[in-house]
Amino acid sequence: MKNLENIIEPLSVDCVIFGFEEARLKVLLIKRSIEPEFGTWALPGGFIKYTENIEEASSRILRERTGVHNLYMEQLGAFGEIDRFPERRVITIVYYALVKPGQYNINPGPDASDASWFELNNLPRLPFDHKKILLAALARLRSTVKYKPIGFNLLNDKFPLLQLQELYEAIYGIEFDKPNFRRKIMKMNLLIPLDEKQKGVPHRSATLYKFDKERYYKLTEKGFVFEI
Amino acid sequence: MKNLENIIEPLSVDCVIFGFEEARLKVLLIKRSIEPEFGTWALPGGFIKYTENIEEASSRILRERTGVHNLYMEQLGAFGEIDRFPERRVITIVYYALVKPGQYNINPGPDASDASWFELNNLPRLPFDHKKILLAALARLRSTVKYKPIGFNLLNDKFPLLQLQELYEAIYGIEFDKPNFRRKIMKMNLLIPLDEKQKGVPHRSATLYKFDKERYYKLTEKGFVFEI
DNA sequence: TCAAAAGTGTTTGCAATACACCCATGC
DNA sequence: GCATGGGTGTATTGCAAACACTTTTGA
Repeated sequence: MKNLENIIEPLSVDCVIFGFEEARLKVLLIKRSIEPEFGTWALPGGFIKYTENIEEASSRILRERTGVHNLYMEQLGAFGEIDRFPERRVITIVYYALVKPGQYNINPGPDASDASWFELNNLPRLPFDHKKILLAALARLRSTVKYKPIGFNLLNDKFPLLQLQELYEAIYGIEFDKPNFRRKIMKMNLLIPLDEKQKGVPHRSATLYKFDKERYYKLTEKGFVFEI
Repeated sequence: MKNLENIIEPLSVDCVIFGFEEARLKVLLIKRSIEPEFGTWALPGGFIKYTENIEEASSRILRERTGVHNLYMEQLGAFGEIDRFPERRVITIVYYALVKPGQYNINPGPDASDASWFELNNLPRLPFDHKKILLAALARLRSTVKYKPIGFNLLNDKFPLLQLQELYEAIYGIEFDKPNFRRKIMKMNLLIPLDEKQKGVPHRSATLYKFDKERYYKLTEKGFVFEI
């Protein structure tokens, strides 16, 4: 087993982390602190250890590089063009993750010199095939969010309805009619209205809601299909 | 580079091949001709060479193991539980493929002793995590077929409408109303009626149709969304 | 009292559903 | 002539879209 340490590692993990701030969908990038592409903004990534699952590797790397933990994460797939990485062949397995606004206070780990949110229409140059990966993750997010209630992982636990609407508007890039959106969502019976109201807003304060996970799982078993 | 040959290969590719025969959705399995699990029915798979892309590896393995080539193929994702393969850690990248009835005449390659179609509710015991992989591929097929016209890759180029309906019924496991299904499909304007009719059937022969790829791509650019 | 967002009501038209029905053909 | 699937017609219902409207609150 000693020899294993000499093996040139051909497998990495990269993460596309989405966040929702100021009514915009954003991506978290880190400034690379290792070669190649030292100093470039890139997707957080790293190599898989022989003793961990891919999911574990992905969580670990996210934690080490950005300080974020305990978030929603899903595999996007493997990217393996022969020349995607310079010098040697590295296949990468990509995960995309969703973080809530409060969940992340910029706090890069020791392996990254800096981390920052970027708007999707204002991305820096990305190294390797990271742009392609990022766009694939975005496409996956868009198609998944339509029929699975994963969008709630981008909002705080308590949120007003308009924020949910703005989230979907940001992801799809289109606008919804407020009354109709409201009715559509409420008819699903997946939101629990709280006794709490919005605070500190310069207008009538909205009721806060909470996503009802248990009810969603029960309904799903009965054939219910979430769709926005 | 000589040393590369001594590296214990940690990366494999497996394929889930779907077919549609006798109005049933089926999976193509091969009888393994190598250890471990010699002689067991399993998903066709193999190791990736250092000089090929993952897609290329997948196509090559399919061709070598089953004789099928030039089919619709899409990546499902990577499976990497530490103990999914005995003795050593092998991460596998899985593709699912769709073949047309005429495209495959059972003709296993040199590395497989036998290949055969299996119905989904009558599967043999599968080795490793192949059952889990197969079910994941099935779930992916079901969710993808809903909003992308990939189902046509399971039918001959020319097909009667009822066959298309039976395909969707087999995939979803539900029945559709014939007139309504017909109208829904026809309204999309994606099928070209041919001058040809069904032959050798003991009843009125149906018009054959052909999927209009070009029109689909054009419509897609304009925001059209296929949905069944 | 005004701006801004919360929240309700109502009309309209299209599309999914359900089902009745006639047509063509081989046996 | 009957079984089998091919193919059409139509009433009903529900829901999405569009938009007019009232309510509440902070500045």
